[in-house]
Amino acid sequence: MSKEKPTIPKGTRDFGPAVVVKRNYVFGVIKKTFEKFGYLPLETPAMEQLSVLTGKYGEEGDQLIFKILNSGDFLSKTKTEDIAEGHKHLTRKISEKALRYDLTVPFARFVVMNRNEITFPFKRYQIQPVWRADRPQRGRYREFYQCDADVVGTNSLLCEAEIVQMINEVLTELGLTDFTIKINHRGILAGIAEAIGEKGRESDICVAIDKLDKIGQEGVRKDLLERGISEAAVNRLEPFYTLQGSTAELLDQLQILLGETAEGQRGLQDLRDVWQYLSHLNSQALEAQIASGAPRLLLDVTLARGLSYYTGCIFEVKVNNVNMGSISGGGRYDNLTGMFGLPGVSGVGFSFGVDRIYDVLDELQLFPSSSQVGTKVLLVQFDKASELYALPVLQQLRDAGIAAELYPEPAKLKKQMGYADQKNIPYVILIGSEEMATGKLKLRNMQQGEQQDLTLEEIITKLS
RNA sequence: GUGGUUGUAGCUCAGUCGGUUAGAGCACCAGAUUGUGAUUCUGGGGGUCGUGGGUUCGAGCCCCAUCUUCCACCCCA
Repeated sequence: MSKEKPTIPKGTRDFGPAVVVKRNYVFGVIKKTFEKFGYLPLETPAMEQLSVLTGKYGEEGDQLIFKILNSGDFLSKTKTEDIAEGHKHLTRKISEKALRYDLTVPFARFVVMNRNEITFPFKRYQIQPVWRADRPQRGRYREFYQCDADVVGTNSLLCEAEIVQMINEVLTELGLTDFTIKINHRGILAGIAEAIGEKGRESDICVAIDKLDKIGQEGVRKDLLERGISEAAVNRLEPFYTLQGSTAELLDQLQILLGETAEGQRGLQDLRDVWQYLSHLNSQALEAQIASGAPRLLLDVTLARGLSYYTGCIFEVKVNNVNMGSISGGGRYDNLTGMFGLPGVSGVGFSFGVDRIYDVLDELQLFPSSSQVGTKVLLVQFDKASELYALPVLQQLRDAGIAAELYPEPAKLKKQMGYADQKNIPYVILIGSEEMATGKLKLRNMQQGEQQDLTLEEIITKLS
């Protein structure tokens, strides 16, 4: 026997029964909505070939992939010179598999592998854990669940509009009201880069302006100049930070600023189409406002998002007044399947971060009591005779659909009642010699502390 | 990956300048009460002070390493 205390790896967690029950409630709401919008479930392995994952998330992302050491003699393919060539080179020699980093890339891989069996447009949802070798923080774990819904094989912006609808529906059903769905478009970002005379430098520009709300205009200015963006370009960029007005007004202003650029024009047209779809869908997201009066669905030209495969609309969802990163994000990717040899299949999707949503709901105390399922009634026994008497009663309660359990030994009443109390079981049935003689069982309401003598039929009626 | 922070009973936390046998509340167990939980009263168990080294006559406290937690970067769900 080892004497060391057992631990779990950094950034991972055990979930006790009470937590799992509440997490399942969140999963249930999400699943129901996905299915309502025509998405069907898919599952893929926890591990993928390392080559499938590398290069899809940018350089930063590659470093955050958990690699799996080859089995057996993992050094068999290496030579002493390989070590000298550095860890990147060595990794390819000793690791061929990795834990999935997100659900979108495995999905694209699945689509390519099953292209002949799939009918397009193909809509799937996927609820599985992913792993990232990040440094843990509040709301940031190394193992966490994503709930993805993606559709591939269509360019229609109806999909983008439906993503907004699904986000709005799920979060609303979970009891959240003060949240912002941010939307932007890679074309807008590219258009901005072109319009300020720094075409092709959009990744540097994105990284910088994404931090606008954190480090302010001066901080971004400094950052951009350090990245080698010309001062003239930075000066032309700054008007974009302060665009004001309704979404329609924003689009009009952007039209003037970006209309000449092909990419900007593409982005603006896409966004206009999305808004039009939402408008015809009578989307609540268009009407709802957050506390500050800003619209719930917010066109935010400073929203960037790092995942490198996005090419069209991009989304991010923030719950306001809670110290938590985004709880949902996604976007359109035109060439993900192309990386696996199937070009011309555009996809769009998004993901809910259940772990963060859980933390938010917990903090805001939004878990309804109905989400906490459990035993409805506990049968208390005194001796062998009462145990035998209780067994058919137990079965009849269960047959009636009532969650019931019999305390499995004739422990002291205090202990059995204490068990019911701790498990928050609302009713207890006492079966002693008196009850067995009369057939009237003692039903105790644990919340009110009242009890009455009832037949089993009366109890079933009362508890159903 | 960079810089910082945290760790003492099951939980939340005290613990003075480095000084005798490390405390409290809650929780737990037992009894008051042999057919009644949550409320009341009485008593009880529970600690290698995250782990491993070091300094010191002496370390929960100081130093180093490591693990963990949280925070700021980076990035993200």
